[in-house]
Amino acid sequence: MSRSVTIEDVARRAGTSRATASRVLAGSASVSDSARDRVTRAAADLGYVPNALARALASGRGDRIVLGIVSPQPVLAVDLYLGRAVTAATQAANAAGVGVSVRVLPIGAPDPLADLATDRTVCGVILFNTTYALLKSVPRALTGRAVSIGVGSDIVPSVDVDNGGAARKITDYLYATGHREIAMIGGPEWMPCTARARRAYSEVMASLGLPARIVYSDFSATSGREGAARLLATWPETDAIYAVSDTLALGVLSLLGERGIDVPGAVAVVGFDDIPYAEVGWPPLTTATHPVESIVEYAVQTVLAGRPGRAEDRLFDSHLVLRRSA
Amino acid sequence: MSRSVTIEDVARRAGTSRATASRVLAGSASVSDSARDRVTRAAADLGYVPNALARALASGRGDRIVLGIVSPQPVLAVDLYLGRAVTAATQAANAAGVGVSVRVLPIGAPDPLADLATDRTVCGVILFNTTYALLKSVPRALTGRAVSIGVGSDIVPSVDVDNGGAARKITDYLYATGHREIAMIGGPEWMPCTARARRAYSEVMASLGLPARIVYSDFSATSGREGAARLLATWPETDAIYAVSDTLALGVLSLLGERGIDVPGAVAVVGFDDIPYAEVGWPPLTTATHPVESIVEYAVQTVLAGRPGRAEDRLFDSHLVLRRSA
DNA sequence: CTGAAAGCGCTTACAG
DNA sequence: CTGAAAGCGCTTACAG
Repeated sequence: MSRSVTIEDVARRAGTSRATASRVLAGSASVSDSARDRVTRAAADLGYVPNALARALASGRGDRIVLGIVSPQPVLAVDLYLGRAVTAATQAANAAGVGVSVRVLPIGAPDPLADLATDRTVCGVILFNTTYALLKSVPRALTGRAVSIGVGSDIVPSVDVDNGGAARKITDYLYATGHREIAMIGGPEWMPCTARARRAYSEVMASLGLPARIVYSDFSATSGREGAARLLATWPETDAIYAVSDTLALGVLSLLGERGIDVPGAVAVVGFDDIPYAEVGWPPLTTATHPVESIVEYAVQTVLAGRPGRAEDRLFDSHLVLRRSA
Repeated sequence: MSRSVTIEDVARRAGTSRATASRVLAGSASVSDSARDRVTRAAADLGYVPNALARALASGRGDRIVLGIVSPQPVLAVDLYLGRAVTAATQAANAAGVGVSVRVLPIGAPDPLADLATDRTVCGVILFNTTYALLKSVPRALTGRAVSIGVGSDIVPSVDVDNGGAARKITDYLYATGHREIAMIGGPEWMPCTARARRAYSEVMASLGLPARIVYSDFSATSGREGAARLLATWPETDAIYAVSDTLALGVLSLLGERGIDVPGAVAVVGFDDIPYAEVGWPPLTTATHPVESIVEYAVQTVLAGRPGRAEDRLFDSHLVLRRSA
């Protein structure tokens, strides 16, 4: 196994010290044009690839981002969203030369992020589906290197899809297409970011002089089925069901299909996320987009930039995708 | 930011040298019971957590597993399988203290794994959806630290679900339930591991004196729709469609639903993977299981064990899940 | 702008 | 079984 080429080799060939080579290769400080040229060329000639491990150890910057996921155990397997998010985060981080490590946190775990304050191997943390309790456990030392895909705190900025706006658009659309008995499957009650969607829906309904009808669920399609059943049992007059995720909506479709209820004729159905399966469900699901990759990539950049202070909150637009279920 | 506790602190408190502390903490070599006790206790008292970075750099063992995925660009977003596999690999690796890094390889990329031979930051590599060409590009130096979820080579062992066996069970089942015009949507032609399913299906059909009817596809549900359309156009008498993935099968269901074709009455449909959406499709999809997590976890262990020489091939069982589509 | 030197936190021959 | 020492491949004050 041939030895790999180190910065030492590059420096020697460039006729500089290791320090200077490091400066140009890491893009820091100022170096003379001549030195920069020689080092750059030497690195290219040698096919030099920096050892990320050594770099992370020496600089103390760490080499991985912790992905903190609040979640009842099996959620990763049950909804496309988190798998998609983890995959996107992994790719964005890897592209920047750092890794990720996933930490699944049961709801209510005591102080599950405390160790991060002193862990020199981590660049920062990205929270998914977070709760206010988890947010409190983020060490102050991580300010500027922690972001939440979901609700934020005074230390942790929130980077998320504008699901409140999406809820508004969806409710408006259902009203505009003649529905008056619009019910909602609202996701887990413990998940604060779904509360934005529930609030927006309730506000629109109130302004329309219509009653808000919400039922809670988890993330699974099965839970969507159950939610739809509860909705129909409680309010048989329901003529539209809006579920906060496509996975839930697919469950709704499944129940209505089983009962022979016409969609969208008798009951219109709308989801949220625009997952690939939405397009081929039967009938194809009307939904709203969720730019997971953009959001996660932005979060990774923010963490890696590591600016002092809390970054600003950022909301990404969602837009309706009209198909046949509504 | 309080300094984190290092092995130096542990050694001092235990009254041993750093070397001895390292030996007990890393579980290597032999140490006296007394030393072991003192070090263990000191580590516990101090809440010592090894710095994985330093460990990886010093030992030369690397701290990440490369996940090499052969794939036309957007596949990660289109099928649940790879997201599930990447997530599972990330978790299994993290649990062992190493990270992962994802490398998406376009089909036909020239020697895309060559750099791994000298990269001291990687423990090993796991290949997904591999081709024979990619397999050839695995450096010999990685023998024992490379495994393929899919077909293998003389250097790389194959760890996979027994999709040939599954194809046999599925075809048998369709025959046993009275179908004679059984067609298949066979997945991508360039993907050798799907060939096992196609071959098994063909063999069963031949032994039954029935014609094999195969159409190729990619991974997407949309492609499943198209495949079903082609099948019905070519062989209108088709009374059963077996697709090599649930995602494809969901596309088939979508097309049949749109055309008002009764499932399973007129055409039975079977998929493969048993993804969560299979259960709530309409009608719920008959399929066969794919123990992705077990497979990936086994692969990670194998890579991390890093035994000299090529490990043995390993096939994981798949079993039928009967629902309503067949 | 540049170099010599110390240091990041561990592991591992090498002696004993 | 154990310790002193060198080393993994970088970065970064500190002087100059």
